[in-house]
Amino acid sequence: MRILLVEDETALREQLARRLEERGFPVDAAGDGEEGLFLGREYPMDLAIIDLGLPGISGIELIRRLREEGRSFPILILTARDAWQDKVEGLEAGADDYLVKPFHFEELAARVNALLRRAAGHASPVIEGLGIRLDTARQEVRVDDRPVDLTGHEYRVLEYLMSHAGRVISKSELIEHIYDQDFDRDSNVLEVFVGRLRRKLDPDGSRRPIETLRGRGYRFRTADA
Amino acid sequence: MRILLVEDETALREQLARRLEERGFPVDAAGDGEEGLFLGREYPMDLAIIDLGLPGISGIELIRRLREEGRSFPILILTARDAWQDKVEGLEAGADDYLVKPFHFEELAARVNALLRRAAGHASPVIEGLGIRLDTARQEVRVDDRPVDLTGHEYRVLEYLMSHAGRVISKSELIEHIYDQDFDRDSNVLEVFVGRLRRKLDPDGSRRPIETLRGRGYRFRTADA
DNA sequence: CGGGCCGTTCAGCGGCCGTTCAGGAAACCT
DNA sequence: AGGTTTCCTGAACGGCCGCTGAACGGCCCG
Repeated sequence: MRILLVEDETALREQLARRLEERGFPVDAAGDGEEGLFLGREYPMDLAIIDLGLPGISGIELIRRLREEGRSFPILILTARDAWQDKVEGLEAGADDYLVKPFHFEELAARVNALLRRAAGHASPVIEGLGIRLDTARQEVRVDDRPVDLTGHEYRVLEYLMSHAGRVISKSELIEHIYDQDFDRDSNVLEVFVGRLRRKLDPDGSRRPIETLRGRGYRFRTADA
Repeated sequence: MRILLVEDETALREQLARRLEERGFPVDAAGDGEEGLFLGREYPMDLAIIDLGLPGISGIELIRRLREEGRSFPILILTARDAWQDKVEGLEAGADDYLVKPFHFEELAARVNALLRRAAGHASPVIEGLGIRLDTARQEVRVDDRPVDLTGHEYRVLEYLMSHAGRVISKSELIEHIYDQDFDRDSNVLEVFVGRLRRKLDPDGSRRPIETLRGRGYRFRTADA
């Protein structure tokens, strides 16, 4: 669930990035509109957080261009309180929600989660399938009602696969949504994580929740398949 | 359980702050509405105490703005005896309770506790889990019915964790609710307190009430897990 | 004025987690 | 069938996060 963050105040930007990463989101941060546009074009984001008061390309303009180019990830805008009227223009340009600065991080986190959930087409924060239950709010996974603990990356891989259950996800897609910016292309980390996940989720190998489609990617099985 | 206090009479403000801090609440105090608004926006409060008779932005206006911006912590208003009718307007603006001046500190403390308890979603002042019983009214902790004494900060860490049992609490969130104003980012105080808590609550290490989620935070275990 | 408690800092260490690598198995291509 | 590509898996490693013991200093108490 990769996030694009465009905010010109360095301190705020770094703090937000840090705390979002703490919550397990890969973050690509930009200090101005140009860089934001570049990152938003270049990489597959799942959500963007954009400050409207940017130097150079304005936040509004940035949103407009991203939308024009067909990027459809949810956008959350930040506005200074003395310019909160801008939010209207922002929403018209294609943003999905807004937050007035300053705000508490918890508030932002809540909205980010809500937007991501909505975008994934889920009403509830719980995704379930094949006896595996993933609670995105509590970041907890249960198999047949018994808690299973996963490391950060294991969790993220599973979350992405389950929230697109039934679809074939290529390795590159998975990697791009789980890591930010530069990442060693030819590495088999993903295969290692999938392997460990399989063992944790299905120790006796009877359920096969994650199937391999050779040369194409992975797929989380749906019940009917 | 961080508290925002907005009161223009210096003497009263300082006395209240002192006594609240004595009870273990981190307090951020403001002498007027502007400062109150700033603090309420900038930091994650768990409750606010607001005098309605303020210079500058009125108390009513302050409440209204905080609520408009989505802050949902409980608000307790203070009114002078000769203006007690204002309480109606205050409650309409989004306050949760009121107190007519002058009042006894004990009275205020009781209401603060009740409001905090209600906000946490607990009917009783006692939170219990895994054989650990925390009485927020008496600020007392028992393990298997044997009293355990905790220092102030140990208690506060435990209270925050237990009142959000089952949720992963990041270190930064915990720190922000336990200390007022700014606090040295890179410090491991929390880890020290958690360590001491663990030893006091679970000397033989069999119960593991507080679990660590590496890179994410801490979580007070729920019984079913 | 002295003693103890409590909050804080620091350094060292242990273990987990992410990553890489190599060997082998499985599937696809002639 | 053989060769090639793709993927799986066990093992090993190194960095970093978090835990811990010790020491310090401030504050409140006697």
